[in-house]
Amino acid sequence: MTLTLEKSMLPPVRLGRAYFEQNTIALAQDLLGKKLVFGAFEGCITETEAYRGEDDPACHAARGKTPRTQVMYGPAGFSYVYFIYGRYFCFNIVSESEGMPAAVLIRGLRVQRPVMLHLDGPGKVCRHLSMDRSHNAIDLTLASDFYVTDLGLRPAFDATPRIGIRVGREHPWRFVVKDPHFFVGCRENPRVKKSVK
DNA sequence: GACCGGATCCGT
DNA sequence: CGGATCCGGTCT
Repeated sequence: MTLTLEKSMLPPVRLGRAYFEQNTIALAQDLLGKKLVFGAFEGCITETEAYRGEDDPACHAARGKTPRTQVMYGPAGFSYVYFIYGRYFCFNIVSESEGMPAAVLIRGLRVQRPVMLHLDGPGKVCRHLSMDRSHNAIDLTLASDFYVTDLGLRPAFDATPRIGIRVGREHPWRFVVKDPHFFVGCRENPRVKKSVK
């Protein structure tokens, strides 16, 4: 007897180096709907921003390589976690080829495990997952408990200028999943501990 | 060693 | 709309 597997029934495919090496703008769009696994947490990426190269004035690497931005110059698929405003961490995934400093900021996550909730904002994502400095410069293509998989979802999205920047406003490099049904079953604006300490 | 401003969030 | 609250980057 013949058995037909629907695409949705196939085991999720862990994304590897070649996937993250693509153009940062394309990657930021494509990461929408992908599943992020971080320890016990699992959730779909719902909002991203692209930061691309030394010519992008909003990119942390706009003034060249520094100790902080070094990971952005390395291979694609590594985490870039940085501290901001004295309180928050933000999580990025390095993109493109070695030598090209670029990354995708993960701004929104529809968490499905171990609870259902929607995290809207990069600081909230890291705060809820307890992601900090210790999770910087980790290879998401090799780590056993920190990676991204393809669920086969291709959610429609909107493009807008990036949030919280003073330069580089001309680029519509923020991407947000459009369909509100994508969030069904998730609590909005969860209350989590307010302090990063 | 000092100063400045930041890819944020929350309460007013 | 302002304050919180560190730190990286830059200048001295």
